[in-house]
Amino acid sequence: MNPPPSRPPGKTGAFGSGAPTIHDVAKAAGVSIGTVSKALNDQGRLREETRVLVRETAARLGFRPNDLAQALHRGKSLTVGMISSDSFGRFTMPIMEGLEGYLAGEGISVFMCNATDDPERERLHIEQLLGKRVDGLVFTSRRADRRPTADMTHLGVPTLFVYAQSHDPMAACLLPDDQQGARDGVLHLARLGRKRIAHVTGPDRFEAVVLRQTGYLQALQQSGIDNYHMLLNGPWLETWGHDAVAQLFDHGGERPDAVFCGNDQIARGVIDALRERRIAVPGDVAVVGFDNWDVMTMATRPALTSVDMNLRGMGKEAGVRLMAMIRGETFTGITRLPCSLAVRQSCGATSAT
Amino acid sequence: MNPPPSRPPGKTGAFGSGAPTIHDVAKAAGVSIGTVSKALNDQGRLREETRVLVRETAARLGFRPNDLAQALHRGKSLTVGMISSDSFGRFTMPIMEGLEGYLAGEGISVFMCNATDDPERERLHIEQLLGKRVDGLVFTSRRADRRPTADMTHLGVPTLFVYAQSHDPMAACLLPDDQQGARDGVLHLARLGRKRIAHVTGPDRFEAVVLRQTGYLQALQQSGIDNYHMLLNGPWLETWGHDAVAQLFDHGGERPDAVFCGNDQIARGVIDALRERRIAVPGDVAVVGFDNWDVMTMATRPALTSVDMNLRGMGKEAGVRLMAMIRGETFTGITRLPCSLAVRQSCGATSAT
DNA sequence: CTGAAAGCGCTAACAA
DNA sequence: TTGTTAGCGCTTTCAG
Repeated sequence: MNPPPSRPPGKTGAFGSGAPTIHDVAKAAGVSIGTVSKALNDQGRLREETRVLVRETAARLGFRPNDLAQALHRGKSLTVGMISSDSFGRFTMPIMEGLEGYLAGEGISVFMCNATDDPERERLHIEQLLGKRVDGLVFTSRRADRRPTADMTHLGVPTLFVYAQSHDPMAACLLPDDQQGARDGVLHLARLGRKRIAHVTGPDRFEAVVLRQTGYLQALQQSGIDNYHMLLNGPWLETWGHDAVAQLFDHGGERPDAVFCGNDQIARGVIDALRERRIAVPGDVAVVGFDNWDVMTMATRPALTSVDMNLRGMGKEAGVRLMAMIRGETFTGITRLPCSLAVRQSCGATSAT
Repeated sequence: MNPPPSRPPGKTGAFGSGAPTIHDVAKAAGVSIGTVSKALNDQGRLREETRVLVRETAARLGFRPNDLAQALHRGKSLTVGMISSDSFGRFTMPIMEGLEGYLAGEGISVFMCNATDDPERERLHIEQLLGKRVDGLVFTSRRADRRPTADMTHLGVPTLFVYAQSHDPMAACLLPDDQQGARDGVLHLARLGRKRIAHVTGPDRFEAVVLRQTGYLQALQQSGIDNYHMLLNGPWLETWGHDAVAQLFDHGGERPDAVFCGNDQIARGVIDALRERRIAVPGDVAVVGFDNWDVMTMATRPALTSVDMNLRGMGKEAGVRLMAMIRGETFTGITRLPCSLAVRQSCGATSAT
């Protein structure tokens, strides 16, 4: 349609391909650059005629305003940076998706950087991003635990930690409400009539693990279950699910009728191990996971009920807040966003209670 | 260390936080801005004394050159865009990691955009990125199949398709060598003495599936196996692995002694189904997967041997080529990068043949 | 060896 | 209603 925007003969434009500038449009339309600017940005009073003429000319030349120049002038780059302290993991992704999706709608682009737990790389990235005059900065890590990195809260740009924490207690921080998520998962089991609910989870040096344990205990109490509780900590692995089942079911004693798991991988191990023992899920034992990771929840038989941290929503919320911060509002401290429960067959009640 | 770079009293700087400009440095050091520029960029002849003075002053003020201004001047933004036509999936991630990691070393930042199979969103993203004057563009999709989107090869900036294809046969394109990968996987099985190797894979509307099938057949031929071949197509799911095993093992007839799978999820289903039938892996049947996805390969028992597409390496190679293209070199057509084989227990030979 | 000034592309305030 | 111009922060000649 448009002819390849080849530069009008004369001086070679700065940018490689020679994109037409506002100057070119002005010349082609036979008006001044001020007029072009007004016509294109719907400002000032202009004869409709001129406005149309300019618009058409601009379209014909394939003119696209140079955001760099605009940014330089306005002092806003319409750009933010996101730095993942860990590789782009399974948790970072949906956050990124939510963030980017929201910001794209606001005309903001996102620089994505990966620091892989290397403070030096991280420093470099920050340096680069500040050089590019990003309007805001988002830090993410794999697990929602304290970041090892030194303080970076006074970078001069609005900064937000998402699924990550800062050393600075005043830093704005978005986290899932692990405690509430766990509580809801366990309450669901209790409401279905389960009386002996075990909790098989990760290492308790993770804050998330501690919070989920607290939620688990709260739910038991809240449900009037005071004669049974069982907490097992181990690695975040399927094999740990297997081992935990061995501990729970192979040694006589009172067996649980439900297992609430710290993540979906453990839950998968638990379900597989139960099947090997011909213990019916959810008939004999109900299972609930955490993360709602489709790869796992769809693969277990039966499909896995799981707590969802709504990471995409968290990413979007991060975008909303970052924009607010850029506009001058100020956020501080930790905000926890609610988890929800994705109910499937493994807990014995697909449709409500 | 550095005092928060508060603007020297006087006019308020453009960018929110009021980062010091080269002007501020010049004033503070009592020299001209030309001198500052030279001192900071090691250009022209300058008295060592002045150079040091300027440097110190700049450091003291926390001066960081404004890349936007620099970009405007040089006509290079030191920025590239990456657009994923699908959500940020498991395949996009390592590519992104490789690309970003390499480009960060070159001082280039990467805009990450997600178009989620929505052509309109994609158009918007391209528009935005071109407005930001990215020096290059990378397109990615989830599966290495033809993109539905209309031609976008004449955008005026170097464009590269990675793990994705363009309609334009001249477009530069980086893909894994599916055929070679499959061939190597099957050859490995043959070398271990397997004679009846089945291939359980995805739907054959995927080009990758067809290529892998071709590689499979090549390997059989190359190994002198001409009395057995078995091709099964189904969805990319674990459950399909289960079903395929039922087809292969529950109906009498000649049973395979190895299964080469189209991806790791299918492989996992196969291994689980075999175990349920008390068929030993790798004793009775060897299994090889495709993707080398750690979540799967580490979770199967025994651990899964799998073909690795080296996506991170592909991302890095994309970076290398994009840089070359930006410098004026030109690439066209499809380049296929070799796959490797990650050998584990499921094929019966961990340490070499 | 250092300073002054033009210009990258755009916007906004001011003139005409 | 339209044109002119002064910057935004930086690099790069060209004078001094």
